[in-house]
Amino acid sequence: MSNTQIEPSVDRRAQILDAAMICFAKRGFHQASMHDISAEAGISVGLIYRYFENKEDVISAMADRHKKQIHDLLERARQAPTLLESLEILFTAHCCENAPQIQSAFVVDLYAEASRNPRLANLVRDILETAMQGVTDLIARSPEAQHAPQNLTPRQLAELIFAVSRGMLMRDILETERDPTERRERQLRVVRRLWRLLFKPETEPAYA
Amino acid sequence: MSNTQIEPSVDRRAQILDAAMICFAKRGFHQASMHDISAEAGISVGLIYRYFENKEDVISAMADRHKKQIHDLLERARQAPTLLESLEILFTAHCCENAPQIQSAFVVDLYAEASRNPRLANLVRDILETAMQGVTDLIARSPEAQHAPQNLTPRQLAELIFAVSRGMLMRDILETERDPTERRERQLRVVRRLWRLLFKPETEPAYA
DNA sequence: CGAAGATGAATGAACGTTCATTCATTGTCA
DNA sequence: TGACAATGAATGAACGTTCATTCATCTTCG
Repeated sequence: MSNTQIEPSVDRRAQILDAAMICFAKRGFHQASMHDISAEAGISVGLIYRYFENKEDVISAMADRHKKQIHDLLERARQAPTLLESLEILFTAHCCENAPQIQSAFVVDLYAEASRNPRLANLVRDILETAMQGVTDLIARSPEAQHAPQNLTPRQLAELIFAVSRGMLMRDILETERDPTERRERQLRVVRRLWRLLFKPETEPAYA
Repeated sequence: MSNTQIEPSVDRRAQILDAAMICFAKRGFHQASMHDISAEAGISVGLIYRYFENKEDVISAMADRHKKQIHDLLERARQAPTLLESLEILFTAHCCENAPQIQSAFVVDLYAEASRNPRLANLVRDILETAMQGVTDLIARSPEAQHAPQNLTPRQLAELIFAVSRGMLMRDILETERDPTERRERQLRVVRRLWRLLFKPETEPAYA
């Protein structure tokens, strides 16, 4: 029963961050209390302060971890055989990764917080820039992208793709949709539509 | 100096909401205190409670007001002579309306809050649906939209446009850009690019 | 006068943070 | 080996602060 015996030194930081993620998604950064987090993690309040300086430190540690997750995601996207598949990976990550639909709420909270916290804003900007550059390269290398319409540069295409991705993420928040797979499907429909629009050389069927 | 003398019966509710908007954008819904708001409005704390039941009531009154503003915006967009101009109006509203760049932060906060408050989520969904329907109609009526690529329906086009719009709004938050007009320019470049992509019948110049 | 508008000190709950204390584990040494 | 010392992870009550909300009081004005 006790995981202390099985795992001699649980990764407390990760445990706390997992709990914090749940609490933050459920109540928001500033409404979730340290007591909520400690209860969710099944530890005492004081212990959190052994691993984190204060609440803000917990928040930025979560942002750091998010950065690493995005990095991994980008790596996975890079290894997909086609650009479309890369985009599918990037677009659907937040609705089926470890967490269910918690991610979306967290990311929007992160941006909201970034609008007031310059340190966090820098971090988020940094994450975004890395990811954007990654996708830009992905596009530049892709054979599919050679006939992009309107002479859009890879960078411009990436910007557009990210804008849509963020926009869909916000939309996701409003959906109290039952199934996670349903979210995923909706998300996929949008990526594919966008991909066709950006990279498929105008294959309009005959009628109208 | 005092506007109480100039205006015999100030619209207190509006005055409080204006102050709240500034405070919420500056500190967020839950970090902005009622004292902050009263100070910003130049009135006492207690007076707020004469016009609003509680803090949550202030927040949802702001959402209601936002709904009306979106309504007006849509009306203005409807009266533009071309679809492109309508879209330009819709895309740039949040960076040059009454408030400077406060709007973006407020809207992202609103979504973040909606992810936890079902009442607010319904309101935001409702606003979005109305606006979306308005733009869908705008597109359906527009002659420019007749040669949309990939047989996208007006609704699908509107969804895409709104996704990009929301995405740009989030991006706006990360920009500590100096000039409001600069924001506006960047925003306009994106709308136009999107418009060309969605509605301009592939006018690729000769080379490449 | 009296009703409505407006004030801000008072209240109590909730919060982030601290720290004296506990106690299972590990190390030491005869 | 077994008794004892040392460690530091973990606890949770307590502290000082902040906050939303209330209300007794004062002002304004017809």
